[in-house]
Amino acid sequence: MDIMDSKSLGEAIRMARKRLKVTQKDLALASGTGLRFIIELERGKPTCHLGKALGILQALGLRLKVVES
Amino acid sequence: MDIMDSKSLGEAIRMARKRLKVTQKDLALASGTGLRFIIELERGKPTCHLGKALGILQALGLRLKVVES
DNA sequence: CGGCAATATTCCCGTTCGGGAATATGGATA
DNA sequence: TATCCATATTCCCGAACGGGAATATTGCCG
Repeated sequence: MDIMDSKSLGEAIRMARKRLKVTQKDLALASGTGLRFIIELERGKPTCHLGKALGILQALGLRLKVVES
Repeated sequence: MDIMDSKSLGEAIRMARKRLKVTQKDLALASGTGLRFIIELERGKPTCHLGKALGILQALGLRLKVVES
């Protein structure tokens, strides 16, 4: 899936989470963040902290690749 | 290039910028951010805002893909 | 439809992001 | 060595992030 903005990243994260049948609460616990951050990240809030977002991807067993547009 | 954390994303961004022979100042102007943000992003500051970082990637003609780890 | 689980919103609050300017530092070149 | 350009650091300050709790809303299933 292509990530062009925070909305699409949030969607990808939500999809992955649901695929793994994990609740937002569990994901927060597993990744050492708060529930509030997960909710906002999944809804595409552009001011979420980059490092935290990348940490969530790791917790979901995902990573990002940079490609030319 | 794989992105696992903010450091590797910063590196990727710096590499792309240099490949395009663009200064940090020019990139800031081109993407509507401040110089300070570019410097911090390239140095891997994990608390940079996600949306701004994704905007810089766009300005560099890049995008991200989500892949399984 | 009622009940329950999941998600979203709101609140309080301490910490800090980032714009932009000024200045310090580093690297390359003549 | 001096100069110049690029990057990094520091400063001020208003806006806001995010933890965690409480509460409201939504969706699903029996």
